[in-house]
Amino acid sequence: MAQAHFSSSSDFVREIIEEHMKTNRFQGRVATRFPPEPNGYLHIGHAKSVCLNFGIAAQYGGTCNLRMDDTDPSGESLEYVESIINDVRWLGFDWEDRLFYASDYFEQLYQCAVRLIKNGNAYVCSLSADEIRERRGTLTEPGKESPYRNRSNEENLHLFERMRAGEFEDGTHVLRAKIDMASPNITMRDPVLYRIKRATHYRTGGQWRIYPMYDFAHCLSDSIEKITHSICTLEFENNRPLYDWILDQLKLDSHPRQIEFARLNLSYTVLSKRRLIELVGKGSVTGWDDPRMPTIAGMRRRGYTPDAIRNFCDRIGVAKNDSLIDMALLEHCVREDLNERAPRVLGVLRPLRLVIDNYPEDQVEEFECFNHPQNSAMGSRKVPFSRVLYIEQDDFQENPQRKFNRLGPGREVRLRYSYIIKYASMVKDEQTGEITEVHCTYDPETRNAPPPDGRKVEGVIHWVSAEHSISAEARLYDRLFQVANPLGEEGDFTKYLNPKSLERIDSCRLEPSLKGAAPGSRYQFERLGYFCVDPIDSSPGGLVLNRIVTLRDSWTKVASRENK
RNA sequence: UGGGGUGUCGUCAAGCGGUAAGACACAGGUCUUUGGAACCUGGACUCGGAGGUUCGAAUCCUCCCACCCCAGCCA
Repeated sequence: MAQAHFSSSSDFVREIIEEHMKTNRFQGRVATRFPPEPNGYLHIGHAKSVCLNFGIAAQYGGTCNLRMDDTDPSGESLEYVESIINDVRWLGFDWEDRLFYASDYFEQLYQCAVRLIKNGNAYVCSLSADEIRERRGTLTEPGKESPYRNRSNEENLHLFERMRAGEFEDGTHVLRAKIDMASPNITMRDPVLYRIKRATHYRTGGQWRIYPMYDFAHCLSDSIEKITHSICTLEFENNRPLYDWILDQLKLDSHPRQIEFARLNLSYTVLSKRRLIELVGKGSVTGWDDPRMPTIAGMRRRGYTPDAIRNFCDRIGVAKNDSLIDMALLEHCVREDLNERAPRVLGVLRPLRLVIDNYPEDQVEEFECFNHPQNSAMGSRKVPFSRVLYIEQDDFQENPQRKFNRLGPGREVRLRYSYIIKYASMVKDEQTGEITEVHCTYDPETRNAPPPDGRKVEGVIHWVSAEHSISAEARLYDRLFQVANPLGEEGDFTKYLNPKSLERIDSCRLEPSLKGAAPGSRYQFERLGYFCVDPIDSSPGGLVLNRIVTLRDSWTKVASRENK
C-alpha cells in the first residue's frame, strides 16, 4: 500500500480490529473494501468512508479493494464508475489491481442462490410487490407467510431457472429467503434476494434478467474477496443478522465481520446522493462538479486539496453518534493546508481608482514581494507600481466607522510592500454620489521600510497598478444552504438554498504575475482569501478564479458588532 | 407500540471504577508591512434524568426520558 495516512487517534472500529488481532480471528489479516454504487458522484461523506477503509488497511498492513456495488441496473452507469475511480485516486488512495465489480460475481451469486434453494432456505414467491408488503406485518405485528413459501425445492429451482431465462415479466416472481415472518427484525421477514428486471446493465448488458438484492450480493461479494472487516454505515445495523444468516447457511469459510459507523453530516449542506441528484437535476447547481457541491468533484474544482479533506476526515473521528459536523472545521482544514502551500499575490476584487498626486506620471517601480511570509524557500516576485493604482472599495470609508483601520479622509495607510500614502481628496459621481476616485500623496522615505520618524499608520492595504494589472472574473462562493440542517427543517429542503451562494465579479484586477496562471493552481490573495484558477471555465484570455475559502476575518466580526 | 442503535462543553470527540484529553468554534491578550499566520490565556464544579452498588461512578446495576434507523422487488 503506497500511502501511509495513519489516523492519529484510535476509534471503536480499530479497537475491534485490535481485538481480532489479539485473538487471531482472521489469522492477522486485515482486508477492507470501499463499495460505492455507481449511481452518482462521491461526496465528502464517502470520503470519510474511503479514508477509514483505506486508512485501516494501510495501518494494519492489509489491503483495501475498490468495488462497484452495481447490482441494480437502473441509474448505474460508466460515467459514475469513472468519476468514482478518479475521485478515490485523487484523494490519494491506491487499490493496485483490486478494482472489482459485484456484477462480475453474478454467476457465483446465482449458484449460491441455487444452493440456498436446494437446502430449502429460499423459495420463489409469486406474490406481487403490494401483496408482499401487505403480508410483511408492521413494526408491532408479525407478518404472514407467503402462500408460496412451501413450494418444493424442485419447483423453486425450476422457477428460478426460468426467471433467469427471462421467461417472466418484471415483478411477477422474486426469490425470497425462508427465515421468519414473525421476526421482530423486519429485515429477517423472508427478505427478497432476487428480483426480475428486464433492464440493460451498463456492464453485463442483456445477459441477466434477474438481479441480486443488496443484502444477498454484499455479504457474498465480501466473502468472495475474503474481506475481514466489512465497514458500513449505521443504517445497515438491522441488516447484520441477515448478512450473517446468508453466509452461515451457505457455510462459507470466509465470513467477514460487519462493523457499522455513523455517516457524516455536514452543516449547511446535504450529503445524500438522492438529494444531490435532485439539485443537479433541478439545475439548482451547474452540475456534480459545481464548486458549491459537497462532492469530491465539486471540492476539487473549488480548490480544496486532497490533504485538507483527508485531514478533515481524520479529525472528525469515527463513532456511532449521529452528528452534524460544523462546516467551520472543514474550512479550517482547508485554510491550514493552503496557508502553508499557497503563494501570496495581490489582487483587487472591487477596484477603486487611487491616484498618487505627487508620484511622477510615467514612473514605474517594481517591488520585491515575498511569495510566502514565513517560507523564504518559496521565493519572491516583482510587482509593478505606478501613479494610478486600484485599491479595494472596502478599504476606503468617507466617514470611517470606529475601529476601521484603513484609508479615509485625513488618514495614512501603508500600501503593502511599498509606500505609506496620505489621503488628499476624493472624486464623486455627481449623479450617484458614489466615490469614483481617491487622491493621495506618498512618502518617498517609506519605500518598503518603516517611516524614519517611527509614526504609526492606520493599517496596511493591498493594491495593483492600474496600467499593469490584468482583469479577471472572480466567483465568490458561500454556503449552499441558509440553515445548518436543511433536511431537518419543514418542507422541501430546496426552500433553504442560499440565493447568495454564488457571487460573480467580472471586473477584478490582479497583479500581472497571474497572467497565464495554470488551471487548478491556488493562490492566497492577501487579505482576501484563497483562490483557485477554475480548471474548466478559465482560459488564457479570460482568467476565472474560484474563491476556495476566505481568510479568517476578525474585521467583519468587529464591524458587525460596531454596527449594532 | 416491536426490534436495532445513540445520549460527555456551542459542534465533534477521548474516557473502559481512582476523581472530565484534544480539536473546531467562541472570548481575551502578545506579535505582525496580510485585521492572515504564529504564540499565550480562559472557560463542562460536571457527563440525558432519577435512584442504587462502592472508600470512590461519566464508567457497574435498576428504572425513566430524548433522539436516530427498520414495514423498497433501493443501497
